[in-house]
Amino acid sequence: MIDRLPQAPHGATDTTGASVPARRYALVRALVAEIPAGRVASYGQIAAMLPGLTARQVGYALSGRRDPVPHALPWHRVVNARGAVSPHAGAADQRRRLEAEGIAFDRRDRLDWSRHRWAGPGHVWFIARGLAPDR
DNA sequence: CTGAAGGCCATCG
DNA sequence: ACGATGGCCTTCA
Repeated sequence: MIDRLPQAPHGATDTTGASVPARRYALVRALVAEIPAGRVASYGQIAAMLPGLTARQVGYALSGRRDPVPHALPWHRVVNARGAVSPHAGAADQRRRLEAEGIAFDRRDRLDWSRHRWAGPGHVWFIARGLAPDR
């Protein structure tokens, strides 16, 4: 069955009316920071919640960064659309962390979206960030 | 299943 | 300060 992306503030713009320019990576991190332990989101899901972002960019946003405080950001709670940990330098660590949070992977290395998918923050989060759900 | 395209910007020297 | 560099996806054929 596979998941559906949560309905996001589709087509959101910031409160000034302009489409959100280049604070995007920061927004990605801020959003990812909201994911609670035991829940996961896909790159595409995160992207769908922010205006003008693509899944790949979300991956970019979570990569180039050098963590002053390692793992201060729960980046490990973002996986690919298949529900699997994408191959990258910290993949093994990522999977280990997810399993430590009670997330299991099947034989095809995929987790169960129906059990762990994060629904996203409430719209208040977006408002607080200067983002407005479509209207 | 394989492959190819799309096309950003924070970080670092 | 500035240019080069790197890098965790998704969808469609």
